[in-house]
Parts: sequence; structure tokens; C-alpha cells
Amino acid sequence: METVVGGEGNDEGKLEESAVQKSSSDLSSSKGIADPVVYKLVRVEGDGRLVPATDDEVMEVEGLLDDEKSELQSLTGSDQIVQTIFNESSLTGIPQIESSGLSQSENTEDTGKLNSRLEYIEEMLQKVKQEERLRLAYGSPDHSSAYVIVDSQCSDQHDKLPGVDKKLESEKTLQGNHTSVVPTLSGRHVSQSEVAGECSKSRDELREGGSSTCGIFNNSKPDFSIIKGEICLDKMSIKELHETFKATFGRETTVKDKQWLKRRIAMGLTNSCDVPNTSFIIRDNKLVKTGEEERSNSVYNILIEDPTVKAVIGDCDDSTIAIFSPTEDYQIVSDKRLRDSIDTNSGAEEASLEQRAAKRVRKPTKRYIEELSEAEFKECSGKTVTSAKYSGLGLMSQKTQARPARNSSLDGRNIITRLDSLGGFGVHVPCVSRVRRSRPRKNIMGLMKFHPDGEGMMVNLVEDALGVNGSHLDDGCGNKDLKTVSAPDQSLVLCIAESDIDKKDSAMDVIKVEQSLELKHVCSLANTTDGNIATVPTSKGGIRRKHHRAWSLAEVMKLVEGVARYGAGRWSEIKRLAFASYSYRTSVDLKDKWRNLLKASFAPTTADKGINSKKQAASMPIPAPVLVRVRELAEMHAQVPPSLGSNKLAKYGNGGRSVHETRSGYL
DNA sequence: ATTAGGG
DNA sequence: CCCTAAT
Repeated sequence: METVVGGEGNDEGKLEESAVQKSSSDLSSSKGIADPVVYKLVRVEGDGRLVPATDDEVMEVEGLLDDEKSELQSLTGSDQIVQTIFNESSLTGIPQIESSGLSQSENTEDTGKLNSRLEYIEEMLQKVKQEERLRLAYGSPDHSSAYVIVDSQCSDQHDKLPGVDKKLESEKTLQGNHTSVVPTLSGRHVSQSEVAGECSKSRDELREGGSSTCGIFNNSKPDFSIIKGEICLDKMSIKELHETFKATFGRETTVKDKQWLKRRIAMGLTNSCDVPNTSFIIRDNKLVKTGEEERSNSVYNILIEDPTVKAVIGDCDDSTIAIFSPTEDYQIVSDKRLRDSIDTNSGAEEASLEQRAAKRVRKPTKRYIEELSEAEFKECSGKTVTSAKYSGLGLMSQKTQARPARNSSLDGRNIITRLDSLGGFGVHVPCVSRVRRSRPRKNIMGLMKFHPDGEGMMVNLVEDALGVNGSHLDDGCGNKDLKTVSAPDQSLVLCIAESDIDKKDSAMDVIKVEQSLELKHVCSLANTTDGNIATVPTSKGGIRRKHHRAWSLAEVMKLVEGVARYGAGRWSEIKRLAFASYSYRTSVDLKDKWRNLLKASFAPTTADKGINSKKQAASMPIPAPVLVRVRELAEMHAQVPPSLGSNKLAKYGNGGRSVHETRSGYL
């Protein structure tokens, strides 16, 4: 039995012919509405599966119709743009075919033609039916039959539609020369003709080679070289591409990216030319739609020359195979359905505008979106970074404003896909998470770079904060850590410092709030990603640690202890054993810190008690006992601060108990 | 890879 | 903290 159902159309076209309702199918209601371009013919088989072969037919028909249109156009010499052709083709396409009695076709002029077409199609369907029966009888695979059908249809066509026939003839002869025609016509048109040519060629080949299973695959190959649609797109200017885009999708686009346009158009062509296979499965008397897509060979050929698209297509390969696969068709299809649904969910960006398209080209779309986002990201990050770099704090607000817009688009995905860690710089992260990741870094970077001695300032501020307003620290990110044990996140400190700066320097309260929020965010982010040390490319080309992580007392003490245990100089040891948990401290850091401690312990020790209250705040408040200990150790290991030397030691002496040791060490 | 020392 | 040199 044969059933004609409305398949998904190529929604893009916002053609208004509307109301072309499929008389036959209940399906139409759920699915296609007034889908202008493609209503597919579907033959529902016993198992409820759609037979792709019919799609091919449809495509064929479409192509032929297009051809006809083109023909007309050229004959008339009218300047009408491709779009016209397009719209018409979509209008005249399957829908009318399906509803033979349909009065919807507004084009009175075409009525006659339409009728003939419809007749033709009916006949064709009959043939298909026959073929199918034959096929079933012989047990031959679907695709072969499909092509056979197509073939017959074509031949049929020749008889019925003179114009088309003519066109086909020319197509055949010109096959290799399509390109020449291209330049004068819009991309869309070109593509169409290309496709058409492709179709005709396929047919021819099939005819010649017989309709064997491999025929299909063989077809795709030879044609490949002939197709030049891609090249055409390549040659187009942006403006032209825009036109083409509009013609293809029926809407304007502001995208300037050539690649994007090209791919988009290619996809559009894919959609419109190649009737996707919409599989329907019958369950409980209901038709369950399965979004299945397939690209015709011709389309493949067109697209294939674009690497990106190629890749995309590659993804869909299995589906194609599935369609052609005689046996496992159903399973694969259903599998694909699953994926499709998933994809649909994730690729939300353009869903609104091109839901249909998205569905049909889901895979491509998804990847596409990702690519887009990536590109966007690049742009964005570049801008943001620089701006932050040059304008510093003042820009924060602006940045925050700018961000949400694009964040939102990607957000959902971010959350889901995000796998990366803040880790290394230059690490390639395949997901879209960059947005989130980069942001905090950028902010900090901006700040850092803005201040001539960013780090020092930061530190000071931090310490300031710690010393002076210990209270407000809490709102930052739980700075207690600093004072207490962990200090796993000095970044916290940094955040605080930032907020401080803002509070002092910027009079804008609103922004202040915003900032603190942001900072908070940053903090949390930093927290989560703690394990990795954020690095930043320096002007010189090297990489530099992102934050100056102030040494917490706990750390210092650990350090001291470590030195006491393992000896100064065994930094790697200490690092490994005592600082295992502090991933951001390197052995070099330990060494440096020790050096500083040494210096500190020997030099100002004496004076600090009196005046240093302020200074202390600025620089790490290392308790005297610790310093003493440091000194002890230093002497034990015969480490004496070089310049500070024994002189000072001897001179100033030191608090009580270490004296003897000092002495001994000194002596 | 680690260490030491200078910047 | 970064960088380099020397181990």
C-alpha cells in the first residue's frame, strides 16, 4: 500500500503559500504544517518503515521541477532572482503533487503544467509501487529498487514534460560544463542546476550500469569531480552569499563570515534539494515520526569539497548507510533518531529560527554551532582581554555587561559539556566551556596588567585586608583559610583585593556590587579549579604564574618544619612530602620563600616589635617564634644570609632563647 | 629534574 | 614570582 505523507520540510523558506495541507496524511498535521519546500513521499512498508526510495523519487521530481523552472527563467530572460525559482520550486514541489486536486497553487499560469506534473507523479507512484512489489518479490534491496524507480520516473518524465525533458537533455550534454553557467546565476540557482544535473546524471548512470546495489555508490563517485557548487560559493562575495542565503533560507542574514555563509547555504541546499528521509513508524495506529535524514549523492557532491561540511557529512554517513542498508535499516534509523533527539536538545541556538533545518541537519547544526561559538569566543576573548588590559578596572562594568549576552546562548551547554580544568594555558578544550573559564582569568589579567606592579600591589592589598578589615573578608570567599590552615586558595585573597580596590577607587556603588558578585564567582571558580596553577603568557613570551599566592602562616610553618626535617635545599623533597597538598607551590617557591624567611628572620627581627605594626600588615605577619625557628634552622644548616651576614646577627642579637644557638652558629 | 641565585 | 645557570 502506498501512503503519501508530509515530511519535514525545509522550513527556512518563509514562503507563504501556506495551507498546503496534505490531504492524505494525518501526519501532516503534526509535522509539516505548511512546509513549503519538501513534502516527501513516503511509502510505508509492512513494518511501518518508510522506504527511502520514495524520497529519491521526490528529490528527483523536485530537481526536475527546478530544472523546469530554471529553464523557464532562462527562456524568459527574466531577471528574476533565484529566489523566485526557489519559492516556486518549493511551491510547486511535492505538496501539490500530493494533493493533486489541490487548488492551493496560486500560480494559475502553472496550473496546466502542474496538472501534467501531478499526473506524471501519480503515474510515477504507480511505477514505484510496481517496483516495490517487484523488489519485494525478488528480495532486492530497497535502494536499488529506489533507483530503478527513479530511473523509470525520469524516463517517464521525459515523455510527460517536454520542457523538462529538454532541460534534461541539455543537462546531460552539459554535465561537465555546468560551471560555466554558474557565474551569471546566483549561487542558489547554480546549486540547483548542479543538483539537477547530478540527478540526471545519476539516472543516466543507473540506466547504463543497471540498477544494482552498488549503483548508488558508484554514482556518487564519478559525479564528485564534476560538481563545482562549492567553487561557486567560494567565488562569491559576501554580498552574493547573502543573497544566496536569503534565497536559500528566505530570510536575511547579517553574518559576515564567508565560511559560515557557505556552509549554511550548503546545508540549506542539502535540505531543500535532498529530501530527507523522514521515517515513520506505525505504532498503535499512530504514526510516530522519526527524523531521519539523508543526503542525496548529488548534495554530497556539492558539499564535499568544503572540508568542514565534509566532516559534518561524515558524521551522517552512518545514517546514509543505514538508509541504503537493506537489512539493518530499521535499527540504525532508530538509533539515529535517538541521537537526533539529543542533538535537538543541545543545539538550541538557532532552533527558533530554523527548527526544521535543525532537525534535518541536526548533526551539522550542532557542530556548526560549536564552531560558531568557538569563533565567537575567539573574537570576544580577544576584545575583552585587550580592553581590560588597557583600561583596567574601569572596564569591568562594561565587561560584565557584555558578557551575559553571549553567555546565555552557550550557558546550557557549558554546564553540560564543560570538562576542562583551568589548568594549563594553551590547553585545547573541545567544549564550549571556554567562556566560563576564560572569564575570571581575563579579569584578573586585566587587573594585573593594569597595575604596574600588579602582584606586589595585590599582595599588599590582600594583606591589608587581612590585617585591617578582617571582617569583610568573609563576604569574599571565606578567607579564613588564609589565616588558618589551608590557604588552598590564595586566589581568594586576590579576589578580595580586587574588591577592595574597587571600593576604594570607584565611586559607583552599583558596579561595586556587581563586582563583588563577579569576584565571588571568580573566587569560586578558582576554588574549584584549584588543582591547576593558572598561568599567563607574559609579554616576553614566557608564562607566568597567574596569581601571587600569599604565603599563609600555615604554609610558612610547614615550610619551616619541612626544612627542619629534610634540610634546607631539599626543596623538592619538602615539596613532595610536606607540600603535597599545595599543588601551587613549587619547589622553587619553597626555596624562594625560605630565602625570604631567612632574610626576614635575620634582618628586621629586632626592630619589628616596636614600629612595625603597619609594616606588618603590609607584609606577612610572620610571628617571631617562627622567625626564630627559621634562624635556628638556618644556623643549624650553616645558612647565613649572605649580605645580612653575621654582623647583624652579632650586633642586634636576638630574642632570648635562640641567642645561644645564634652565637654558636655564628661562632 | 633539581637547585641556587639574581632580577 | 620569574628566569637562568649549573648540576
